[in-house]
Amino acid sequence: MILLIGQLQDRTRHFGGLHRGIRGISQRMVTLTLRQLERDGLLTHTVHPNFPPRVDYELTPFGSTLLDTMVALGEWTTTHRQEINNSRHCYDATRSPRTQP
Amino acid sequence: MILLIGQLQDRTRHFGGLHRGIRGISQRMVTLTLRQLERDGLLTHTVHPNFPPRVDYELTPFGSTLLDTMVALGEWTTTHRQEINNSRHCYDATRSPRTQP
DNA sequence: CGGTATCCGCCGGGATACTG
DNA sequence: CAGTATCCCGGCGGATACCG
Repeated sequence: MILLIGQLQDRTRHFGGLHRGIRGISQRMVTLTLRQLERDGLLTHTVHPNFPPRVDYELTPFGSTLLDTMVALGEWTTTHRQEINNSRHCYDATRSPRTQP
Repeated sequence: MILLIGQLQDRTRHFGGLHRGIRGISQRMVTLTLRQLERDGLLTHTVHPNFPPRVDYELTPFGSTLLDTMVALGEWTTTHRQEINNSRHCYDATRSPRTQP
């Protein structure tokens, strides 16, 4: 969800692009999450009745008020992921090996 | 979890205080979440072997790097909760009534 | 007080198949 | 392409009981 908002931060996007933009997520979850965000009034969902069907998703002004925070959050995780992983390995190393009596 | 970090933003806290500070959460979840945050290196878990047992939880410097973002996130949700609820009612009102043929 | 252990119901979310 | 509809399983998290 953070990722979805991240993908919409600057421009309007189509469904396929959003789906492809996030690794390891099912189509179902993309739809579901988009619906929730739409319900919360964070983004708009515009259907173009042409063919092939094109659907645009865009952040509302209200949605944009979350952008700064979400982007910051996303950046924090990417910058510190390694540090967190280290900490986890460390933590696990001191506790799990106590499996032997 | 956001709430837990929020509670630790300025000062060291004890288990009971943290538990009482969050409505509708089980003791188990508090412990579990604290363990995860500790594992990630975001906070420290100090046991004082006195009686009655007192256990201190405090954010690490690393944990503090998340503070700004998390606080911002918390503030955003509290400030906009009402607006979101409105949007939801609106959204639901236009769709659910279509239960009748 | 500050946990750990166990049981268990619920639903988040993937896989798959089908519509417009 | 952009969904909706089902099936189904893993694990999140509450309730409860017991330890140091």
